[in-house]
Amino acid sequence: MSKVSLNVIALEAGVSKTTASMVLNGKGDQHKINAATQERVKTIAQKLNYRPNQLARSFSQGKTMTIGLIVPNIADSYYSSIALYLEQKLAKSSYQLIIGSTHEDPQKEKDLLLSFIDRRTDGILIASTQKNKTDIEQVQKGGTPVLLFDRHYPNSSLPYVIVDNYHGIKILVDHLFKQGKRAIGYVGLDLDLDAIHERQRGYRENYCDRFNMQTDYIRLINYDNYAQECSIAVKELISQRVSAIIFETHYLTLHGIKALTEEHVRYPEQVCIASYGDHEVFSIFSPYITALEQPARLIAEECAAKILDMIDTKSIHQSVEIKLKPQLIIRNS
Amino acid sequence: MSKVSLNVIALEAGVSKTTASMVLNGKGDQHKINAATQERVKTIAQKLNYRPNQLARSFSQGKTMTIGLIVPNIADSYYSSIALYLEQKLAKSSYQLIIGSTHEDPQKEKDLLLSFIDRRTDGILIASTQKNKTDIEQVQKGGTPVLLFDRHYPNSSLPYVIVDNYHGIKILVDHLFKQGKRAIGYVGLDLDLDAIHERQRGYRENYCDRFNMQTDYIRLINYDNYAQECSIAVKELISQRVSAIIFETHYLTLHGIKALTEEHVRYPEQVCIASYGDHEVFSIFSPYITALEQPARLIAEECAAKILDMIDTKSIHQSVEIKLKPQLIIRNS
DNA sequence: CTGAAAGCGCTTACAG
DNA sequence: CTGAAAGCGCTTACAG
Repeated sequence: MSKVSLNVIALEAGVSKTTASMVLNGKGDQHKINAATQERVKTIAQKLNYRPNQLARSFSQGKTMTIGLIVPNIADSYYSSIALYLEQKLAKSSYQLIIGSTHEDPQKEKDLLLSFIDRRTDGILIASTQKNKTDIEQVQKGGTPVLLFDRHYPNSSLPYVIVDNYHGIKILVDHLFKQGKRAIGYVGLDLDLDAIHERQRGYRENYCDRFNMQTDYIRLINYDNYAQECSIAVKELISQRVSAIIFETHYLTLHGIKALTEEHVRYPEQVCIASYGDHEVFSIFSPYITALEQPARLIAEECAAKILDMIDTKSIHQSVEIKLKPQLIIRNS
Repeated sequence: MSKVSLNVIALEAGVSKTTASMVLNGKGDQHKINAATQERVKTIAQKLNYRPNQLARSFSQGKTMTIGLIVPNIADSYYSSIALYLEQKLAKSSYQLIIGSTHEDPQKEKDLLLSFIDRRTDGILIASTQKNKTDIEQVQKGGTPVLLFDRHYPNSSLPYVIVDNYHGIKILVDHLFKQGKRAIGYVGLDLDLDAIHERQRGYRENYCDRFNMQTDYIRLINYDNYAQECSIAVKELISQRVSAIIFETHYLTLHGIKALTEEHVRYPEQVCIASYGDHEVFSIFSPYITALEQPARLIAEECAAKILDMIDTKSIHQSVEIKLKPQLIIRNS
């Protein structure tokens, strides 16, 4: 490596490492270091192209300027957008993002959590599988700020930033109802996640219960085999003569569309489509798909702000309970 | 934090830190540490739930078990897939991925490079803006293994893993020609990237030159405003009565489709579409789009294998020149 | 205004 | 078979 260290700067400038360190960290004035001395140190550092070893600094200060991000799948457009916005926000405060995908595997999540802790990330952002409540609480107790997003643990004091899933589905149901649709199918995931439960509750209460409608229009499918099962579910609903279908996630919508196309069912003529979760292609392929937009940018910004605040103020147990409103984007479907 | 350190393990077990360290790193046998002693140390470590401070270890060893990934945009499905596969591969060797997006901004790329170096990532993978050749070479000279992917610097000895862009376009042209298409338009980016140049050369040589065809069917648009300009380009080509259009990237294809739809031009009936770069939705919305698949998984696996090899063998200047073949996926467009 | 020294928690030659 | 000690490159109370 042969990197120049603080020591050579100090030697070269004829000062102590202490002085050099202070000056280069902008604490020169604070410590009333001679202006001339400061100048000398800075010049030499510049000339030698000195770059402090962040690793050493982190180790010494116990601060890595690093934030861990755990998501179900970084290749999912929703999570990769969030990662993008997070990175942009955090970069402004010189934090770097470390990323890991769980694929909904609790064990993988645990491993990532441990790895991040071992590396002393200053904070952890996590869209959890929701199977590791105690582990996450443990992390928090260990002194690392943790902020849940997208999915939270209802019976826990863990801070979170989520979207109002229940309300989101209500918006979708209301919209379809207003369009005169009465037989509204629902394709969702058989996953034990709060966000998912909330969406399904939204459908049951705002559709089945409120309007006293059929409850056998609901199909919950397996996450691990969703492409195929989604197709089956859609075909079943079609044979039940639904006039509209709500899809619980953007990728279910995508596969639902594929199924409809294969069956030569036209939307919105024969069946309306509404997607919980938007996707860039929904306004590219005609007919454009009506969708509920999850505010990825907003979520990322809230998360960045909150986690930085928790880190700065060392208020690990800060009570953060943010529920963002999703927004309906009415298109043609 | 109040974490248990090596020291407390050593104290508790009545051995030195040296011994404890060796045992816990699996070097007990190698150093012929008493089996009983080993057992004792391990038991105590387990009981106290000891987790070595990776930061301290990294600092001491000069190895962070971290790899930096620099891409133009992590929200791009192509790069996020690569990130996913990379993470999976690297996790097997206990490496973690740190991610940064450049948005094609050379300055941002430089900043990321410096930040990664300062943090002592063990290696750097980069799909470069191709405006920082000397900086990247500098990194390499500094002793950090660097591996370019997706985009490489033609006149440099920097190792790379790329796709054969020239050949890819040739495949597309040949395919369209075989379909009887003669007036083939091309919508590309006005970016100074080798990969881009190669694609355009592929079009010029295999279409314009080889068949002695028109050269004014080519449109190069601005990256910063591609959505709008792509639409204009497509409309122009349509008015020039092309019978097919090749799009240089998957997102150009997407926006091209949008433009066609707006103009009520039907594909493939009125104009055929071929995309350099596949996208999951190309086989979801009918008509399905014929595309050239960039082997994201393969690229990621090659990159992971090579960079780990460079790290392990400390052969920074290893000559890696891998050119993968893209694959045509014929669909309906 | 500036410096000597301890400390962050590991690893690793070296010695016996 | 095991340990004392140095070292990785910083920061920071403390002293003067």
